[in-house]
Amino acid sequence: MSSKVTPDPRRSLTLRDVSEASGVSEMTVSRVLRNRGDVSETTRERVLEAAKQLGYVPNKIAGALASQRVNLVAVIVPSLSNLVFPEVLSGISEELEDTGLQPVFGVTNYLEDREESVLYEMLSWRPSGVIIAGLEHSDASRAMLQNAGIPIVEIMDVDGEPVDSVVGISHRRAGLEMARAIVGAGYRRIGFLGTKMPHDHRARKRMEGFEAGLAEAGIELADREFYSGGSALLKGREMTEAILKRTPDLDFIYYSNDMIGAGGLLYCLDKGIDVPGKLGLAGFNGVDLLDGLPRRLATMDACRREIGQRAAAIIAGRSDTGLIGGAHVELTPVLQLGDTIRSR
Amino acid sequence: MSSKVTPDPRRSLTLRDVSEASGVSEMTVSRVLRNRGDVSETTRERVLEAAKQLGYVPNKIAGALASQRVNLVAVIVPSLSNLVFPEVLSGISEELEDTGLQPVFGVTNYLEDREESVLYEMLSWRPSGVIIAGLEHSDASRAMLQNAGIPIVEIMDVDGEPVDSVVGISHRRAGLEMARAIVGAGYRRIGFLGTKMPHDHRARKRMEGFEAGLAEAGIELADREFYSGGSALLKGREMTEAILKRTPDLDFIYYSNDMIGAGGLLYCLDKGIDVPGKLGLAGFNGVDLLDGLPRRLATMDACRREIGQRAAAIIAGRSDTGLIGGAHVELTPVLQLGDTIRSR
DNA sequence: CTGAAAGCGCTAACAA
DNA sequence: TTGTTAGCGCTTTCAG
Repeated sequence: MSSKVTPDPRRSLTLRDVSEASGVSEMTVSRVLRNRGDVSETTRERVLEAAKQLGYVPNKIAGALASQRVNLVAVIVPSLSNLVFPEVLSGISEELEDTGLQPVFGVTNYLEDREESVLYEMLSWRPSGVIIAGLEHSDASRAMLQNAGIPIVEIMDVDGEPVDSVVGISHRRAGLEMARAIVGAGYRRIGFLGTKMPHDHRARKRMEGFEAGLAEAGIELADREFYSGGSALLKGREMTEAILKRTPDLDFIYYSNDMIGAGGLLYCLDKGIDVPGKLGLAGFNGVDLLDGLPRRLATMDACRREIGQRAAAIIAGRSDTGLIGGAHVELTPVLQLGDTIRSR
Repeated sequence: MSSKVTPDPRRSLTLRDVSEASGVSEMTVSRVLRNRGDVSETTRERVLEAAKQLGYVPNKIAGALASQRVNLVAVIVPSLSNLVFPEVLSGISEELEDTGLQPVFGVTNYLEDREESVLYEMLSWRPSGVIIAGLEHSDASRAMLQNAGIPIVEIMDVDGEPVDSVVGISHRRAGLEMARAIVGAGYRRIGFLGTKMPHDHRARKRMEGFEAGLAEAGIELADREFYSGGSALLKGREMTEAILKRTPDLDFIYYSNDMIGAGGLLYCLDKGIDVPGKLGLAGFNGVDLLDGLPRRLATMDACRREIGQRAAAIIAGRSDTGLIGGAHVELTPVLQLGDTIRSR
């Protein structure tokens, strides 16, 4: 049995352990491990060898406290099951890959309270920046963002007043343009199917823009219906059936997302409804999924991945210079007519 | 102009600032903010008021360093676009909600190198536990996990040797049972359609189990095809077409996931192929999406959410006691025959 | 119930 | 090229 002094077996290794094992000062070990300053090749190798041998993993907590620098970027989104957000996150990850910055994800479930506590929690780790979905936040959240002293990028939406930078699309405009295209194609009895979520501001703005677009042509929404929870595809089917039963003379349905739109499309094909002749359909997002459907649903690309990339690039750029200052990036979603709007 | 001494305007607030603003020692402020020890109601209120007034956000970096405790749980998954993982993450978030622990997510893109660096990065923040997908890791990763001195839970899969705890299903068995069900239903010319990802070990194990199940009846896979990237639904269509063209007498196709299975199903319905009479189909995962399809694809539930919950519960339990010790939880996926396997 | 002192493990700044 | 010193902002511990 060894009689060595073993302080606390579960304590993890420190720079000091590596220092002792390699016979080099802690400071030099630190320099080697961070590739900083000039270190002779011999020492470097000795240190690296010792660190590897011991299985040393640096303690970023101590490092961050000492250097007052944290390589974390807080990313806050409302949901992961929406399919849209994972893509945004991918864009962020990708862009941050070689910047030395690390994204940390938080989810709010579309709840302002959750957003507040997730934000608070994340800010308490003093990240280098925050990327947060949406422009609507509680007063407390806005205050936290404002006082954080780090670059903030609000994403997805540009219809409103950002705290700092913003990258997104105008959902009002997206709804508006879809309405114009639909009216332009000659549809007149138009219904809307969407999510009930009171805090999905973007879906709300799309609907408002959509109604404004219809109003230009003197048209009002003929019917509308909202859902929450469950399989979106199935909901799309069910709601389409319900709304058509209630308002049989509809000649168009605008869905607040592609998933329910796809459900609606499948329903119509099942029932042998003439799409887009008798009934036109459109969704929103431009998700991959649509490529595999029997017919291409009309939609509008939400530029999800690019939004993530641009937002990450802003943070990465700012974190170099320490500068803060609102960048305003509005991307333009492209209308894809697909096969579910007649061409007139 | 004010002549006050303003140290660094961008430096964030410290306990000291709150201490000065409230006229109470830093120590007492700290106690109030952590709800620790006895503090008189008056002091408590004064401190809380001052903290709120200033907009103080505690510095967890310093707190963690001093207390040697970090309320973070590292969660490492291969992908977010798979639909499966967001559900696991939801399960984890939900379970951790009121434990004071916070999940932090990392994504590896099915790359061992990425896994290694993400793991290293996360361990350097000294989390309270690690939840990581899969049992296959590089030697370096295994070593890191082993030496971390914190509870580790490997999830999704139980076919192999865990480092510490494990929560998942047996993918071999899942494949095996699906094979038995298919053979039992009288199918004989069976094909497999899957992902090419060399590092998707679970898909591989399912296929191996599947082949073993067929072998019991003296059957070999009649054909197989692999894909990577792109819209899974579309790939499912294309690959189904391709494999049926190449091997027209197939009477069953087993897909490595529900998405491509759904694509295949839509293809068959389009082409008027008699499902499940002439051709049977089955997928894997039991995703929500299937509920909205014109016909219910046979599948097997992967218990995604529950896996997340159980894994999180293990970490939460361990972090109280500081104990480490392998828990072994094997969940049993349920075969759902749906409408795409004939009942014989 | 409250405060003072001593670090946590690392890095900035300076000295050798 | 390397080492020394002094904290980073908080919590632990112990003393009032």
